[in-house]
Amino acid sequence: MDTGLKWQQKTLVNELTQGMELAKQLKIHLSPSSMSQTQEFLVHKIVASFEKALLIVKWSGPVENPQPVAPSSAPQSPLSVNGSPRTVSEDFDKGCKDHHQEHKDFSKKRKTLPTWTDQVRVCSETGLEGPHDDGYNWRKYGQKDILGAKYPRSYYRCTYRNLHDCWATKQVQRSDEDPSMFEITYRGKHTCTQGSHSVPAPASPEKQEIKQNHHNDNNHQQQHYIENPLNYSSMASTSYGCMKSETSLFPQPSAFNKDNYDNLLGCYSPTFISPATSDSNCFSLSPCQMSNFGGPPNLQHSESELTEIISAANSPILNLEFPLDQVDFDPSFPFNTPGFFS
DNA sequence: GCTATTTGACCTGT
DNA sequence: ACAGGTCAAATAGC
Repeated sequence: MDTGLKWQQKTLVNELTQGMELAKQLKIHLSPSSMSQTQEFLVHKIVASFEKALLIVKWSGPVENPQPVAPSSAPQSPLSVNGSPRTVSEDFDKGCKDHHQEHKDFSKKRKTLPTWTDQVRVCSETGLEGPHDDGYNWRKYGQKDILGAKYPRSYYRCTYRNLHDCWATKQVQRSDEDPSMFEITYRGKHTCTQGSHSVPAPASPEKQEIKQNHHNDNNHQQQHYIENPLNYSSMASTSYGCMKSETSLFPQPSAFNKDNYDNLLGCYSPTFISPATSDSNCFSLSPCQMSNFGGPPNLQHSESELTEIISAANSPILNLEFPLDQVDFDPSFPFNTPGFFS
């Protein structure tokens, strides 16, 4: 791509980021107690606008913006995902390792699996705990040092792979430049529904994070996830702020706590817990809510490859970026309604 | 004892 | 040949 354009884009991103940061600082400096809800909301909206702009820039940015993987890697559309071939082959493979043909077939499918990849860049603030869960239960099955990457990549698969023939997997890669950021690549869509419902289950692979973060309020969110399984990619590509971070960053949670957000935005519950790698314990990932933002699933799906940068740490309201865009606040929304911000 | 994680080995694609 | 992805035995935690 044109380096000049790249540079411009970078500059623009920098400027936007700076503006966003300044807005955040302003918010911080404004005494939360003295800030009216309206004022606070406005500040949030300013930040959200910056973040949206950032996203737009990045989206439009041709920079390694990957071609829709869905089409490329899965010509038959991601929606046609079916883990069955692999299920069969893998099980078979387990039992008959010497069946090279079968194994080969299976392996081929690893690459050509009708799956699609979503890359979500999430961020966790070093000090903050990521209370987030993408709504599914993941089980780590591998870790690998990646060439050129400072941090190893962790591989997760759906806990219910065998139980429910769910072949969704995800990879978690810590960012080299910003160790507080994680890039999560989703592969395949969940065919299980239990996963989300069972999040509270003690056996959840995220339990560690849950324990650490003492957060597990993402149940309803998970439901959205489930309700829109086909939008998994879009969900995965959705960026959210860490709700935990948000709430913890908000000095006045009473005014803008998670519930309020949920109410405000309809139904987003952006919290996510991503199974962390051994060295990455918390990051927020909020891949799921996108489908709830009102955008056509397919449209979002096509965007599934977009990599989004989420500065959860710095963007307490990141979850608004899309909501704002697609849902947007109703100007007439009674924010001042007593009790709304309880 | 069960389940999840770790980690070295193995397999596949490039 | 190399790098990435997955498997599976060993290990750890509950």
